[in-house]
Amino acid sequence: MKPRDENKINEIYKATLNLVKASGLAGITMQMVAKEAGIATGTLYIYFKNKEALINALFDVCIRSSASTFFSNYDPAQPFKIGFHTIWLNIVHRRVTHFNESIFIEQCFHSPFIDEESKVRLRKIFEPLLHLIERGKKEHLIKDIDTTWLLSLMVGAINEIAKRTMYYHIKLTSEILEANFQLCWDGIKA
Amino acid sequence: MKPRDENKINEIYKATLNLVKASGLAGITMQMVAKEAGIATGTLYIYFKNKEALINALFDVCIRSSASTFFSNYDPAQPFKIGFHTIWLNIVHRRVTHFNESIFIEQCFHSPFIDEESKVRLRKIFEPLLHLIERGKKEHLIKDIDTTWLLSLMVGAINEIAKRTMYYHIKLTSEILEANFQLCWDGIKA
Amino acid sequence: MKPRDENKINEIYKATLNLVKASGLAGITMQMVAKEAGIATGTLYIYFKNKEALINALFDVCIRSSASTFFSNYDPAQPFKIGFHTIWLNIVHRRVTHFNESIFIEQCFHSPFIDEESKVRLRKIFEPLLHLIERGKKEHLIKDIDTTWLLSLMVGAINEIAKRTMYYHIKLTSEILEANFQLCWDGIKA
Amino acid sequence: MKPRDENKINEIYKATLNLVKASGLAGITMQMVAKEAGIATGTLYIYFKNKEALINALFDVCIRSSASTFFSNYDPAQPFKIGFHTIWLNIVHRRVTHFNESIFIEQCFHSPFIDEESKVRLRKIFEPLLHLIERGKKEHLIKDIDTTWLLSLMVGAINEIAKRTMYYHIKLTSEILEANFQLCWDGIKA
DNA sequence: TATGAATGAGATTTCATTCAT
DNA sequence: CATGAATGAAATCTCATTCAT
Repeated sequence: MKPRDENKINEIYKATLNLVKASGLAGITMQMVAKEAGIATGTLYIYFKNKEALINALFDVCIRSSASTFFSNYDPAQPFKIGFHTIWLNIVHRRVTHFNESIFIEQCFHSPFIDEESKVRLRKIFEPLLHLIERGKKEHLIKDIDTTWLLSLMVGAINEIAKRTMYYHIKLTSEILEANFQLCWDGIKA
Repeated sequence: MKPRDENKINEIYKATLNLVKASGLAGITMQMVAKEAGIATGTLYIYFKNKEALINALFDVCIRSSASTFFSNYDPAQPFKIGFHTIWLNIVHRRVTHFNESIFIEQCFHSPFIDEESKVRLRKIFEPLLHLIERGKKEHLIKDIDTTWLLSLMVGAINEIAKRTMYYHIKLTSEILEANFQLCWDGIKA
Repeated sequence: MKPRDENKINEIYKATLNLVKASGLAGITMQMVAKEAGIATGTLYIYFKNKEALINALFDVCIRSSASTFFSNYDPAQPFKIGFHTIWLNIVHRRVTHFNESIFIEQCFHSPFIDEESKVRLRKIFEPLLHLIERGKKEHLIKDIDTTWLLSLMVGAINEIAKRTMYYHIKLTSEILEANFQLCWDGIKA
Repeated sequence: MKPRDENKINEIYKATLNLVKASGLAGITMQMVAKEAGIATGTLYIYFKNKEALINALFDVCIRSSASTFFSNYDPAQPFKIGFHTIWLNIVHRRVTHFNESIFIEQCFHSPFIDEESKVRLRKIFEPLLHLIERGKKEHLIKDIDTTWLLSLMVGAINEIAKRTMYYHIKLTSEILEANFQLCWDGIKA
């Protein structure tokens, strides 16, 4: 008996992300995914019931692993700005090193595959950041406006930074990173 | 192959945008577009050579009409901040009132339909803004860092503002708008 | 506009019946049906949502048209034996002239396509015959045993007569028919 | 390619018959058969070259074991009616206790799996009954019409009796059996 | 020009069969 | 022998495009 290769699932995920980056959700077929993953088309269906299941499972994995990196090294006990800086850097780093994933999530958000529930789950992963921002407001370190707009500035800018970094093949030095963080910080600080 | 009935073409565009918002580029078929536009499938092909041509033409139209609104009421002769504020507001307004269009452009960017040339054209529409920002840097009004990052903050935040506004059905009052502008301005100002 | 060809549905039905007779429900594919009907595979799906829908619709049609012929020229006002003879002949005639149909119904009965409801509907078409037999029992013309067994003899024998007629290419003369009716009649008569 | 484990082969046969009864020849897959038989898919191919071989082998087994039961306790030396009654009962009994088998044979008869030769073999198993009926005709005990029609009445009715018994979950008492035999006998007797 | 039925290539999915363990 | 994952050919089904009306 050949044991069910758990690693194969990762190959499939990787293949899907690559292909979606290259030509969007609209541009992938199960054959392409299989070929890119180095397996037969039928094998795909051993691991995923159908295309929708594959996309959904991958979406879930992306959310989960994103979430875990966003808050790595983040300690709520630290001063606000330290924590905020850590998370800011983590998200930028994730977006850039997993650019595929970012594109995939963005594409999924307007697709026939992802249900409302998954979208809600995506929003939930930012909750610790939300709490941190609330704290920052309480400590009068950042502006007292609705958190959603503070997040808009932060997350929106990060997404755009990642895109430009990737599209224009920019090397993100720590100077650039810090300059960008400064932009964000100056925007939100009280 | 592209006759007069300009009105019908607009119906087709509108239908496409609606459907792409609802289920993404991956989720639309020519039949769906025709039905949504209230015409027969065959009629679609009187106005557009094929699906790719429709998507590309619409992409072009979106870019063009976006561009025209982005800089309406903008007068390069005015003081920097006035001009910047005008454009900022214009873009936010466009993104929110033409949310469909934003989603469509975003989806197209990673799709098998849009060629490199069109992507370049999309970037070009921001050129007047680019020049303005360069001017702002010269006038020492805004930070002296690479323009791309200043744009990241502005454009990224605006995109996110629009999404949150639409997803959470927020009514954008002028207070909210000004607060958001302030965030952006504080971020980029020298 | 090309109007939806109602006749095409009949071609599809005919093709399906022919193929099922030749190689059973297990032996048909949608491609085969399309080819036999002289249309493209995709066209099949204009008229029927999927394979199951085609089989079910055809099953229904078979039941309905069978039922209508079984009782043609049957007048409940006539003497029992006349009526019984009419129906007997009608069923034999139908089974032989529409042998495809008989095979199809038989195959469908044990298939993944037909639901319980349709099976019940099939049984219902014999109801007028059931009533006639009840009457025969009341008139003491036929044996007073459960109607189901009287029907078994009649219907079972007819099915077998049709099969043998078709398999052995027998020409059913009126002598043969009457001899067979006599067998049945002698069996059930009081 | 057909080793000893006779017991496993029987499990496979049993599984196939059960599944065919439940959803017809059109509804079974090798995976389903394996699962139902409690073995792995690959194991199926140790015992049978392929699907066709399995179906054919089972068809053969069904024919053989049917044949052996049809004439058990039948002694050609006995009076005609005794012999006929014995065989009639045997067939009814077999059809009811091995209903799966009956369905399977019926389904196979119109399928891409069974060749003409096997069909002939199926017909051959009734030969002793055929001879008995010829004898009955010579002894002027039954009607002098073509044997095929006398068989039609007998076999057709039996098939139908079995179906109704199984579909309606009827308990076949000896009264019911004898009543049914009487129907058949009255039909064919001279 | 407008229609929508028809087409058939191609996408999704299934499944008989093979094969590595 | 036994397993069940892997395969890929073939089945089901979809959809961009054409065409008869």
